Amino acid sequence: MAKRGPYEKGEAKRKEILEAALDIFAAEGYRGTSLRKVAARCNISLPGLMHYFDSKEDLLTQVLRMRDETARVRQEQRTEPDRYREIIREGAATPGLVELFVSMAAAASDPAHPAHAHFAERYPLMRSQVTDWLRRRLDTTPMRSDIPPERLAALLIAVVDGIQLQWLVDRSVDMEQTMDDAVALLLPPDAAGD
Amino acid sequence: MAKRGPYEKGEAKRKEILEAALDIFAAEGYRGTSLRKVAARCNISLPGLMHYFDSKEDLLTQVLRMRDETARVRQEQRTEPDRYREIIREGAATPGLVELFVSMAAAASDPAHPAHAHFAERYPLMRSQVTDWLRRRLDTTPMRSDIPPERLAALLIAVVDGIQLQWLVDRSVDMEQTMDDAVALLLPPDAAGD
DNA sequence: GTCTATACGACGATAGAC
DNA sequence: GTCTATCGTCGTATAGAC
Repeated sequence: MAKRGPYEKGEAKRKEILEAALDIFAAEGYRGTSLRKVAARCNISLPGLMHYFDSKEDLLTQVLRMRDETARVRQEQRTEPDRYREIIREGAATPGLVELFVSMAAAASDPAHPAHAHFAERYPLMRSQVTDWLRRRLDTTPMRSDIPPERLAALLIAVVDGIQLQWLVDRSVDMEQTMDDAVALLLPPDAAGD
Repeated sequence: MAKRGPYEKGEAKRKEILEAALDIFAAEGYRGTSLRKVAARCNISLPGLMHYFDSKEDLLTQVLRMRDETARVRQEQRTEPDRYREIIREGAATPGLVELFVSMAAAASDPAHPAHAHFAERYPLMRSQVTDWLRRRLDTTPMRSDIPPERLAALLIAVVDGIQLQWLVDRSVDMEQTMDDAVALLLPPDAAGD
């Protein structure tokens, strides 16, 4: 087909840059990581890197997108009940990426920011996924309140993001415990926490 | 006494800088606001500004500190029940400052960051305040779960921060509604939401 | 298409004169 | 206490080799 020869190498380099950027941001955080450092890691010049990405924020956006995608794929082949625990556990292992996520989300509040579209799509999508999960639970287990699933979904996602922010600056908080508490509040007193 | 003459003017200028910085960050957000712009607003040069603050992050830390202090004072002279609503409502009025708060919290995860100490003190303090509030409620109104107040406090603070982050990037979420839902989950079904 | 070299403007920060 | 001058680094833009 068409995509042969020269394209192959380019795509490989592009992937290499994305993974190097992920590594460096995970290790050294959002601040203090320059494009020149990422380029050097890939044995390439800065403009060489810019050939693949329009801007620094474009690179960061695509790093987050890749991250989301691999996380999503891994989630799909997992048993239902404790999805959120996995998210939390991964976050706890990579504080640099949690910081990257939070920093980008804040910066993306500007509609002109390259990552704005990404987050603007991400949250409604996440809310609808969590809503579906809650609805399915609702069929078997009665909920403890009459708050509609849509609103509970926004609430649960807020807990995940909020406890991560709290944990970033104060590692003594127990993210997993907090999420378990949040889920327990939704269920009847006798329901086992799964 | 000692604090006279030269000191007086310095303190006034210092205050002026802090308030100008608050204004500009509130209006133009964390990104795209330079110290030169703040200095210009105060009819001063950049090094003139740097005489009062060690670094940009030092300035931002003190802006947040001042913000926290004025908010704290205003909260104290307010009737008990709906404190959190006021916090949310203020946030909704000043997205630039919410963005500043979130960005700083993320950056302050680095122990070497000037704002690290501020946040590291702030969260335990907030948790103990919310814990006290929950304990006082517990005396009159029975709670809906047996989760200890300390853990519920961390959870509630996570909801506040998390829903603000979600709102930053997707203004369609209703922060006040979410907080009301969170509080409602703690109370028995018949308790009116105050 | 892939990449290097070079340069630009703006940033935060510092040194030293007044 | 405030300035001018300057530094090193950042993200970005362009010209052009292969």
